[in-house]
Amino acid sequence: MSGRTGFRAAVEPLKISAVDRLVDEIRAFVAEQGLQVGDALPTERELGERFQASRNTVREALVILRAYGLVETRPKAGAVIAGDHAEAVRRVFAFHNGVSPDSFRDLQGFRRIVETGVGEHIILHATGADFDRLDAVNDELLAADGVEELALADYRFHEALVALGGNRTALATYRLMRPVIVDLMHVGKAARPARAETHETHGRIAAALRARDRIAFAYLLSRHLDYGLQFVTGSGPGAPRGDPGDG
Amino acid sequence: MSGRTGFRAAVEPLKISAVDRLVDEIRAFVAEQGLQVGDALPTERELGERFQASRNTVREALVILRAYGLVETRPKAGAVIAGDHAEAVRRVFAFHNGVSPDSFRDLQGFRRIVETGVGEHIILHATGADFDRLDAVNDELLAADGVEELALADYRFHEALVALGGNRTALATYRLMRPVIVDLMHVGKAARPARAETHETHGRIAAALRARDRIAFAYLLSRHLDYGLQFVTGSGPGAPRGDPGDG
DNA sequence: CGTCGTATTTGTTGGACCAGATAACCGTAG
DNA sequence: CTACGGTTATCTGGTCCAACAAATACGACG
Repeated sequence: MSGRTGFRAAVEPLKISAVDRLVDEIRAFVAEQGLQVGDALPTERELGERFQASRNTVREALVILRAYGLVETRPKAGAVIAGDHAEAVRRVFAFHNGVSPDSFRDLQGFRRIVETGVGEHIILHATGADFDRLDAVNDELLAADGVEELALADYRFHEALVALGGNRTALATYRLMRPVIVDLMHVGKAARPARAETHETHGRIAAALRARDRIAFAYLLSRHLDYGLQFVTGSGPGAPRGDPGDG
Repeated sequence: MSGRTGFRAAVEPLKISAVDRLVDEIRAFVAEQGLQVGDALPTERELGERFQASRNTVREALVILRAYGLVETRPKAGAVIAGDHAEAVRRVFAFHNGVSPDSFRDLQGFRRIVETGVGEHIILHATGADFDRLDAVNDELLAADGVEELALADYRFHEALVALGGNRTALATYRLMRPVIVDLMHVGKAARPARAETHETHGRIAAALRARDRIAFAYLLSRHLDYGLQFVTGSGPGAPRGDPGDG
């Protein structure tokens, strides 16, 4: 592992900073020592001595490692290997919470792709217990109070749907987008709570899956996802920061 | 914007470190000053003076900001606001490059979901010029030399396919997984180059799209994605580091 | 077994120096 | 006088050092 270590653009000449070097070395150290989740790293001074770097440099490297979710640090306890890497990715993703209005349609389109895609798997493989659980998650929506909780409950149903799909990558991706999805739902819910309505639509979607009716499922899901469009279309011009498709 | 700032788990008591405080303050500063991509931040010393923090603390905060892709720093040039947030997410994603063998099927399943999903859009909306470009990308595969280039060219065809889908989120997600996808392709190519074979299969997939034949497209794509399975199945026991589904 | 000190470790600060780049300055040629 | 090339001053990030504060793990001790 750790074949590609160069994070800097390939064009940049060999100008590896001491911090970046330390990041790689500490990573290699963790790997070759076979450190598992929960194991502790050497102290900062010790790392500095081992890799011939100042404690400040070690600290900056540890800051990066922490930002990347490899380690967690607590005073005195030191740095320990952390699990839950997805959380780090999600944090970075959530960090840029710019939900431009025009991206709503885009995101919903992606959700349609993923959810209809996993729907195929659900129709083929899900059991009755799975559907019961899906209904149970949906029912939690009725107990949700306030816009925030409502949006979260709404999201949870869809996440449960994706989870039933049995594809970890799809689920991870969906979770990755949670902040953005919830944010968008937040807008919709604020405009029109519609708790009972959402609950019923979810129920019909689940019922279509239970009936193995993929046509109805796709239709209901699409309509459900498009529903919120009325609250955002025409709300404003394009996004101010359209990312210029990177190279 | 910047409503939710708490990245730390909600359970953790209010124990904000000076560095984290600085991260938030600098972010707020960028927002309220309306700094755009390319604009420069104040110098480290100036930031330290403005926010009452040591330069070392400022540096640690800037390291985090850099890890999160908000800024880029170059010696002397200082820190400038960076675009291309997706790059930061991708970096973090690539950082944990644990490509466990058993995840191959999972990833391919996700790719199938995304690529068949965008295929629907392509069939409905793509023009002849779009298909020509897709073929052109595919032809680049013939010029690829070596396993590395081959894997990359293979990836590029699929990325071009997703790009034709017209969904930025799907494309961004696909790019996010590029390192993992290319890594897996790398394994496959090393076992069996099959350049001409891959090129022909891609060509048939593109032809199916051009003919608006969604059945053929789905079939060819599925078979293409499943193709590499023979090289990894039974190659070894489960992944050494299966992430324990985060909460 | 519980309590308390103490030593160790991280968190934070201030300062120092270096390498590199930019800007200001100056002398000279036209 | 102006334009240009070279030199110097200065500024900035990168790295390091020393020190103190705060938190806590660990062992001594009652």
